[in-house]
Amino acid sequence: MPIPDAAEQFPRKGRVTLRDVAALSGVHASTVSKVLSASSETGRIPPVTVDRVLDAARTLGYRPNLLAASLRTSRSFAVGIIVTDISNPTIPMALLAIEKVLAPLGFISVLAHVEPGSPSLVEDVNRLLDRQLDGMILASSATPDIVLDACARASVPTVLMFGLERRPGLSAVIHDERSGVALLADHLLSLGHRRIAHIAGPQALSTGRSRHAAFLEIMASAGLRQEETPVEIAAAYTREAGRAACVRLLGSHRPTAILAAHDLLALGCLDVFRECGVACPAEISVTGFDDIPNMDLINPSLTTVRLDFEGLGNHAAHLLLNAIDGAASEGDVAILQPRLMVRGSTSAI
Amino acid sequence: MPIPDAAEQFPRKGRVTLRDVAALSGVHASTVSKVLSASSETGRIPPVTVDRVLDAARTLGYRPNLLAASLRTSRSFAVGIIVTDISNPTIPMALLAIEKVLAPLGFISVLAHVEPGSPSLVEDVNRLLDRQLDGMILASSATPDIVLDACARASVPTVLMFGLERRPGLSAVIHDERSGVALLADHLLSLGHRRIAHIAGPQALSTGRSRHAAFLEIMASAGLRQEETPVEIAAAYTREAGRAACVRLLGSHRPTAILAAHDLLALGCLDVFRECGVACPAEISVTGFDDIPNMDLINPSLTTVRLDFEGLGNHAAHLLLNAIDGAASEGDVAILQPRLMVRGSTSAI
DNA sequence: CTGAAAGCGCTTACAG
DNA sequence: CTGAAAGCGCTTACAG
Repeated sequence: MPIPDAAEQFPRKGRVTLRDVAALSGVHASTVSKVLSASSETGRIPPVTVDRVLDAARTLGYRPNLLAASLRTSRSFAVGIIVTDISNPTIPMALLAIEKVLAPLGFISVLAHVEPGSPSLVEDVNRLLDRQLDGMILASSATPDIVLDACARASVPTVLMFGLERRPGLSAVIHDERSGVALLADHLLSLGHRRIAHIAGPQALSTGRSRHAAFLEIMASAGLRQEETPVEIAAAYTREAGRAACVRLLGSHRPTAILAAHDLLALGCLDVFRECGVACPAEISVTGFDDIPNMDLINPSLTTVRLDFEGLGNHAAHLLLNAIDGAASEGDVAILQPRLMVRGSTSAI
Repeated sequence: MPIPDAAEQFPRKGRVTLRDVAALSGVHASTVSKVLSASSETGRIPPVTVDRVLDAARTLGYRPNLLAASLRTSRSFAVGIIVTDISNPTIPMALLAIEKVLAPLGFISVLAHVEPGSPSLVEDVNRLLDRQLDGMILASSATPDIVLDACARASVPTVLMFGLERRPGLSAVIHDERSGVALLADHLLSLGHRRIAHIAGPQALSTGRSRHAAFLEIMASAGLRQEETPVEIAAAYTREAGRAACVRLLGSHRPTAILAAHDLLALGCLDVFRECGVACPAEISVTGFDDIPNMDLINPSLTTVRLDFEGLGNHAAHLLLNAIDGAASEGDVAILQPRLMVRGSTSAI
């Protein structure tokens, strides 16, 4: 006489599984799966069965184990987002935009901070990839090649934000940095400035490099000499680093305008002006970059260039989805245009 | 004659698994597992074997599938972080602090935005929990009970930020909101103000409620009458909502000071003052709450109360770890003290 | 010290 | 239309 399989009748250990639902509804686990997961077979199951299964699932309070499903299907519906500087207030806007696109499709966002210079960088990224992410968004302007290599090795669809690294299959979304610098430079030149300094961002950041390069090129083609257009490099996109760079700059030069590579660097300049009694914009004009929130309220209000971070995140998410579907052409590049915001920190010479 | 199992010798489909490493190193997969995962048995394996396995893993470029490991061990090393308002610049600081604690321990942060009023709220949270998260941090001051219920049902260790809901096993970390309001109120009272208005935050937010309640209580105990201490409720912690609330307030009252429930609400007040030609602080003083970055630079610079968001995230992460280990007493509460920042937007009457 | 087996909870061809 | 089996890639008692 066979021993009745009574144990099968009740959920063990408190966890309700597919089998428990199957047992209660009197069908096989595979049938339950077909009902519950929206597969191609879902349609072919008669309403009676569907109802029985649904009822059982409800009474048991069944919740699927998505880890198990992912293991089976090799689809995790998880994307990794790598950032370095979340304290920069523009990053959260981009993150939010990314999630607005991805979340309704069932994707979760795994946020990972990385120190670009960290010795464990590659291992950190690999640990992340070990979780079988469906895609990766590199939302850092300090993404070293070794990170791109790691993503490529894992053959995970990847989108690069802020930087434009040309690689087969790598999509990228960036602001037109050159055009942003040009907008500001033209504004200052049209106000009559001829001694224009640049406080550059860290050259380890792609935005730092491209804004710097654009500055040099535009000033040269405007016919200004190098002595008229000194450059000081800031250690980070922070107010403090901007302050330090400005102090160094004013130690040896007397520009009539400073084109800073970031709003926070410009704020650092304003700190110096205040401490040293320099009138802004009367004596020195200053411009920012990014247009972080509330810069219209400071004194003087900050002339800057507005970047569309929401658009950036939005595009990145869509490019990633394309890459994941394998549908559209990978290696797409989206370039967003900045917009000049003229405020109080600049004036005619 | 048995067919030789040649297929076992080579990685199939490009994915390198434990078995591939086992095949190459000439040991069983279980041995490979013992070597590679830092288990209790790792120590008992002779160096020769360890080396062979490690070599094989390296030459094959083996990476473990963490999904599979999680399924087996019921530990995902993933924590969910639920936020509503990442555009509020204080949230990212807390997120960063959380990750600084959790990431070195191998945990990833799954970031999920939720709309508190969304009809799909519970389902969204459940979908997240379906991923077998090891813990949950509710970093939103608008966490409805149904979310707490969902976490409790899934019996996942949970930490509540910003709010203080007393539940068995629920840890919480908050700022001392009452003390923050008291700091500001005392400051205004000591400057001689007697007609002090409050622009409250949304009452759906726990911070909105507690600051509001503290305001009423403190004003009453200072002996001020209700007509002297009007309250206007803002629709959100945004500059726009602050502007609107301020307009409504000034339509019927003439306070000498406004205690706003958030810096951004105070900024909205400044907008109104500018538009209406009200001199601040000469005619009306205004105070903020939170001390978002760069508020010393605006004109007038903002008197406010500084909250320690880094500490908040740090504590939340540690409380969560305790709850996950099941070690320490769950249901702990950490309360952080705010700090008054006196600046230019307040003056004697 | 190492191997063989079982199983985490799903899904998916494949039969019937 | 439904069931039985196999398997995703790991880990963990359990033998030997």
